[in-house]
Amino acid sequence: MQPFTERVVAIIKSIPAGQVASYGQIAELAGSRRGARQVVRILHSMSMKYDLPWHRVVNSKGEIAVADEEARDTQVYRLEQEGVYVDHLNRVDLEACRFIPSHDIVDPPSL
DNA sequence: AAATTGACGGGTG
DNA sequence: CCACCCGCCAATT
Repeated sequence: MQPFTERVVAIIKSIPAGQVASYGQIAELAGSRRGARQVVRILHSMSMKYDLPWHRVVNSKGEIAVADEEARDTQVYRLEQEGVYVDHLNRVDLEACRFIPSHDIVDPPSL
């Protein structure tokens, strides 16, 4: 497995229940700012087999973007189970639920 | 080796 | 807020 893929998998696994990340955010955290589509590819091909919380990944608008209708329903259901509100257009509130990686601190507190 | 695929994203009007 | 366009990137065809 390619290092990028491994990082993506690790990052997705690190998203806590109740939080969501966008494809682009994951790509960026994995070191490829323009790699959103690779993240898509990776999920597309390995989400089921690798026991990933793929349902915590949405697009940059907060929309559930899964093509397959059944999988989409599953995603909505799982998010709601975790307390993430999904509106009637299958959108989550990214402002409220966005995944915030706990360690890598970008701007240290300015005391 | 070129074209296609894929659950994308940001800029613009 | 919405629609549209174009750049993005690698596995697969």
